Order: sequence, then structure tokens, then C-alpha cells
Amino acid sequence: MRHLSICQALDAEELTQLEDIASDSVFDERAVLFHEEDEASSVFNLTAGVARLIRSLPDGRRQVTGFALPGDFLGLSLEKTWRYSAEAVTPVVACRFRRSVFEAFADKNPQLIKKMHEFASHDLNMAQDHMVLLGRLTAEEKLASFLVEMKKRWSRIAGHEPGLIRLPMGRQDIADYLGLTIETVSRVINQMQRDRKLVIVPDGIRFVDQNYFDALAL
Amino acid sequence: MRHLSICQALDAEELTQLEDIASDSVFDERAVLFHEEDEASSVFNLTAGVARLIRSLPDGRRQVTGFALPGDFLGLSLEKTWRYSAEAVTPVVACRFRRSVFEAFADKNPQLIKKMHEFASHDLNMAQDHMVLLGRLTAEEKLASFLVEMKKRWSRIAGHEPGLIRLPMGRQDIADYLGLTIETVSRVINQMQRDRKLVIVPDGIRFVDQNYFDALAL
DNA sequence: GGCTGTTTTTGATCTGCGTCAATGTCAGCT
DNA sequence: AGCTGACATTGACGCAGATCAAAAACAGCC
Repeated sequence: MRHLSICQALDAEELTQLEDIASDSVFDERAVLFHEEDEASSVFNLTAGVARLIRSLPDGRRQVTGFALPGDFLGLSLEKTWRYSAEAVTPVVACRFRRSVFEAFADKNPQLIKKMHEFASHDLNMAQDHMVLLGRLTAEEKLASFLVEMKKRWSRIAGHEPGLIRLPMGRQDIADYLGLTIETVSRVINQMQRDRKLVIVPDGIRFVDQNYFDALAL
Repeated sequence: MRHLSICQALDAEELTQLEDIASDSVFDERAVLFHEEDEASSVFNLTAGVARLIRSLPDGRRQVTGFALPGDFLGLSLEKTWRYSAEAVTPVVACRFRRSVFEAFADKNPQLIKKMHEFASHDLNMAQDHMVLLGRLTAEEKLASFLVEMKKRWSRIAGHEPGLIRLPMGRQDIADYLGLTIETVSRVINQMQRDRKLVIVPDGIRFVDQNYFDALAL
């Protein structure tokens, strides 16, 4: 468990204690990390891979509320049940804490709770950005915003290839994230390629005309 | 400052201290409580009235990310700048804390921070619900969900008239909340009235066919 | 009451994106 | 290499909701 960002709040001894209550879990592609409405008995910190966070409607319609990348936390809200499902888009390695232990630990470390609150506030901002995207942007603007977001997020992750925007999730996941259909996602991305705004490469895309994306993105 | 829900976390003495750093502010209809990107120098707790929370795009498109009702807090994320604007939909009375003082107080009361984190987690859930609404529901489902939500929220507020669903915000605000146009909001609500699902009354609506709404709402 | 500005409703028309359907592409397997 | 199943792309068409335009309802205010 190296480089656990939330642990800025802790001193060396506390960090050792936290490591003691953690264990690594590995998930295959498509595996379910946890399911909406199940009891939330764990807190996760993604170490490697990408997961999609999903809310489903009874009739099968899905909204992907976000993608979890290495370094991201799941379950910091400490609610009794999960409010969304998480599924591995690629093979995933996650550092896992038993919820009860993590909570007891947090109760003794006010700085950790404050850090958790900062993370939650950040997620809330992201969620509000995404509401604007879903409610008010066109399909083209949605795709541009998504690609710019992914570029920003990958650039923060050590070992990424600059210039390459990895898109390990499928078109259907992108569509469900942006409130579009798979066909519209495919059409818009391919139109952007025809217009020389980007090139599609294995496992992702590359920007050709960064200005175009900056002008369109939220 | 009566019945400040977050103060469950505090004992009597602490509560007195918190009251000492609070002052009441009054806002006329349409007044701006604070503006997106301004320095967040206050924390608010609505005492009376309704406010809309807004994110705006450079070209004037708006997304209403939420409505604040009596009892709701604004600014608990303790970020340096506001990420959205708040405007009074009706005259508003708010209990106001100077941010620096509130933050210093919170740092000495871990239970208060934990409570703030619970509030933020709840807001995050609401935001995720709203993403599903914006991304995947039809206009009719959006309106039904909105009305059911307002019914639930008013019913928690002392002194409301049961059965009446107050809608103090205008049609444009509802449209910007649901990712629709004002015309579509008007058409759908009036169609529901023609179909005897609800009746439009001064300052709001009343459900006639509760089952219809329960079946449609998220 | 009548005047004025604002908001809501209603109607006619248009269009961006969804739907339906077919074809193409690629990875893994034998 | 050829087969198979999953996923992506492309095309034709349709429709939910947007846009444009006008009328109606309403709230202040003198």
C-alpha cells in the first residue's frame, strides 16, 4: 500500500497502524467490487486498474456516475449500504479496509475525518460539474468534456504516457456516463477524427487539436 | 437559531459557543446570497425561505444543481471559493457563520466535522440520484421525480400543509433543475392536470393520483 | 379599475439524438 | 488460418423535446 494520498493526514506511527488493517484484493475484468444496496463492509483504495461506478434503474437503464482510477477511494462516506455498484473495467487491484476497523480508526484520528470530508467535498464538486454536463451540454460538448477530464486525470497518475488518453472503458460505458447512446458516442468520436481533431489509437485516443477541445469542454 | 440539525453533535456549552459566532441575514426575493467563484467567507444555515443553487456556463446556459430549503446548510465543504451561486427564490432568512470562526470551531470539535461529513455524503447521494435523472429519465419521469422529491422534503419541515406541494420556484428554475426547457415543463405539468394526476393550485400543486407518481419517480 | 412588465401556457414546426438494422473490426481460441 | 463472440461503426428513419412565435394569465402599482 504505497502512496495512499489520504494518509497525508497521518504520522508515521498511525500510518503503520492503518497498513495493519489493510489487505490487497484483486478483481478480474468485469468482476463486481460491490453491489448497490449491499452492506458496505469495506472501504477501498484503488491501486491499479479502472472501475466503473453505476446506478441502475429497475428496467435496465444505467447511469455511470463516475470512473475510479488508481488512487481513488470508494466508501469514504461510511454509509451502511452502498448507493451504487462498482465493476472492474480492467483488472483491478485495490487496498481494502474492513469498514468497522477503518471507522474506529477514523474516530480516533480527527485529521483523517477532515481529510475524508475534503475528499467528499471534491467528489461533490465533480458531481455538480457532471450535472451541468448531463443537463445542458450537447453530445459534442459532452464528449469533449469527457476526453479533457480523462486527459487531466491520467496526467496526475505516475507512469502514464503523456499525450495518450487511455480509454479502457467501452463505448457503452462512455455513453452511460454522458447520458447518450453508444451510437452517438461512436458517431461523434469518429466525426472528430474525420475533422482532424483527434486520432483513435489502440486503447484510447490522442488530441490533435487541443484548442478545439479546450473551447468546447465545460 | 433554533433547531440547527447539525448541532446534534454538540453539547449545550458548545452550542452556546456556536450561537455566539452566528448572525442572522435576510435576503429579498432574487437577492444573491453568494456568487460562483467568490471567496467563501461564510457558512449558511437556511432558517426560512427557498434558494436556488446555480452553475452557469459562459454563454448563459444554466444548471440548477439544487434547491435549499429551511434547515439546509450551504458552505460546509469549507473550500476557499464557492463553486456555485445561491439566489433567493423567496425572501430568505439564513443563520450565517464567519467561515474562519466556524472552521476554527470545527477543528476543536471532531464530532462536528464528522456530522459535516455525513451531510456532505448525503448531498453526494442526492447528486448521484440527480445524475440518473438528468442522464436517463424522460421529461415525464423527471417531473414526477421532482414533485415526489419536493413532497418528501416539505413534509419534513414543520408547519407545512400536508397534501400541498409548494413550488415557490418558477417554471424556468424547474426546467434548469431538470435539464428541460420551460415549455416542456409547462406542457408536462398541464398534461398531468388534464389526465387528473394532479391539480395546480396557487403556489404549488396537489397530487390526485399518488400511485401514478410513485410508479414514475426515480 | 386599467396599465405594465413578467411569467406561463399553448400551438406549429424543426432537429439532435435515439432507434432499428446491418455491417465491420478485432481478440482469443482451436 | 479460420471460427466465434463481443464490441464498434455506419446508415436510414423516427420522435421526444427544443425552438420559434403568439396569446393568455398574473402581480404590482398608480
